[in-house]
Amino acid sequence: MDAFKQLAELIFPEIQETIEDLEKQYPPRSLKEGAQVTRFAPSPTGFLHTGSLFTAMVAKKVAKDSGGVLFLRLEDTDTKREISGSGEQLISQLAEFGITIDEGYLGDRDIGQYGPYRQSKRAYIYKVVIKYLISRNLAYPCFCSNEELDALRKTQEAQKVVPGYYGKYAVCRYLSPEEATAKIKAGLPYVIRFRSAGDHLRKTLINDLIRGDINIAENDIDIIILKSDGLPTYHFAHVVDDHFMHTTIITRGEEWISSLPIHIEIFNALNWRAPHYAHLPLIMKLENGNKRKLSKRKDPEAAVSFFIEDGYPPRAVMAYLMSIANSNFEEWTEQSNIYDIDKFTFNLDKMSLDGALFDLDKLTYFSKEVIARMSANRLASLSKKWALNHAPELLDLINRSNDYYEQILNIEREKENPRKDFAKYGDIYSHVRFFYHDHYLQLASGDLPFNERLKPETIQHFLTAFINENNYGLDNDNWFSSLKEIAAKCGFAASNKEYKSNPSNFVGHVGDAAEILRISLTASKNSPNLWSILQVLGREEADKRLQYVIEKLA
RNA sequence: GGUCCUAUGGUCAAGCGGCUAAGACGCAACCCUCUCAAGGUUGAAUCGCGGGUUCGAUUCCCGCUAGGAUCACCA
Repeated sequence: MDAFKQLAELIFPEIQETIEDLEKQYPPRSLKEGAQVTRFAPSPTGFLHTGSLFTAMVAKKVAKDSGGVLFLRLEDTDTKREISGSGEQLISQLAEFGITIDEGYLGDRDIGQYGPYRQSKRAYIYKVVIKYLISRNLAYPCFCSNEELDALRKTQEAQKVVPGYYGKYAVCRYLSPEEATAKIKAGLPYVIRFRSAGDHLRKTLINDLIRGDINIAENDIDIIILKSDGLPTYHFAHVVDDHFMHTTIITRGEEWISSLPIHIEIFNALNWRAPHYAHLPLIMKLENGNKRKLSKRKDPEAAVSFFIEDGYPPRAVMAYLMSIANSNFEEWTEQSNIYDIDKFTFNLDKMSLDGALFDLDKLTYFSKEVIARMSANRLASLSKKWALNHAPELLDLINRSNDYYEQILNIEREKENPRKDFAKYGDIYSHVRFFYHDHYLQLASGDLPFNERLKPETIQHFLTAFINENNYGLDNDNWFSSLKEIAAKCGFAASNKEYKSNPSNFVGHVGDAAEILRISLTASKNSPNLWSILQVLGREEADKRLQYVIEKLA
């Protein structure tokens, strides 16, 4: 046995399997021609990030549209940053946005033939590959301490050379197998590094599905592939996993482009065919006039929980994200009149190459459209579900009567151009609470915003007349005509024009009368049309309110 | 700083050698109107700069500039 094999044996005595064994265990997938295998590979380090949702959406569309599969792999090799429970949370948040996974880590279990799907459970697989690399002198143990590495970086910076563990600076790569063996036997801690054969002066062309050919220098850094805790680093784990899991297209953020040479080099060293890569543009945020990557720490909208908490319908969020991914999506929604991304044909070629600024106005627009198109019944049930966890004050109102709540939501809804009051479920409460008597009293307890031009007696007089003469049986148009008549009897001009031509003849105009009614009924100057409100409130409640105002003004 | 990516209105963008340079969001005005939310009409606003190539460049090439990403025993 040669020295490298002995070294490999010394380091991994427990590993008996070979790469060939693994190949047999994870045979190629049988999928139809053109079907793509993609993956979503988050780290369990917190809430789902908006950028991750974007990436997941693209991965899903690429897989689904081609009749392939999307699987989820949990990249939990960084035990220090791991937040327990966040893996499950990721899955459930993904599901809220309509991204369901058909293979891989599903929170409480794994599904699929290519697992385990948690990297922490794949240690033996990585070790099989690393054992092979060491035995071929393609990887080696490194005994440098953090202090030594820091010192190296400092001298490199001082000398203005490219920092990193490479070439002559990679001292442990020159250790003979015997020297390494001796250090290991002496109990020195170590990591395993990949022995790079690259030259950073040599450029290679790498094809990216979105960007085309990218011209990058080869990697020459001896990166760490196995940390001292026995788990691999991302670069290595990704290569091994996507090989054995037979991923065909890797969709990930563009921040990975710079480490692409590393990944390609590892694939090549193992004689494996690299998958295709699609590096997605990042979602950005404007701060002080500069764009920057959306940051989970600084930007509330960076975590998808923001949308969930405020009550943006998931469909609207996905529609917005899709409009960033494929700009023709917007055009498609106008024709199809739906905002369902599952029915849209996504195209990687149409991706923009530049990072898009997150635009809350645009999300608001999509969200209003989506909510306006829901039936009152659906909106009622979705918003109730949301209120259950996020808005106790709204839930209280809904629970008094689902029917009543639904009636309110139905105002000016079933028509060609429905109202668009709500961009999110969180907007509902303030728009509907005046419909509830106790809330109305609260709202009306202060000064009512009547036009100062109108005398209190005029208001009382009109309200009294209205109570006596209003006809609840009329339809909207006829009702308003009758309102005009009532107003006219009380000295209001029938039209604004008429009023303007001779103001001293009138106490006000119909608009004023309508405003009196509106304020008295809703405690606000703005509301949906009066007739609808009266229909929902009913005569008894309406009269109570008007009476309340009459007395209040007395 | 090295390397890579990117560059059309405030934002998202269409455009792929010849166009009055689409469209959407936002903004403004007007119309409609019982207010609001809508809806309708109109409008302001864009090819980063400098060189080439070409009869002709937003479009192709080269510089520059700007912005972004990345340079960990993090992913």
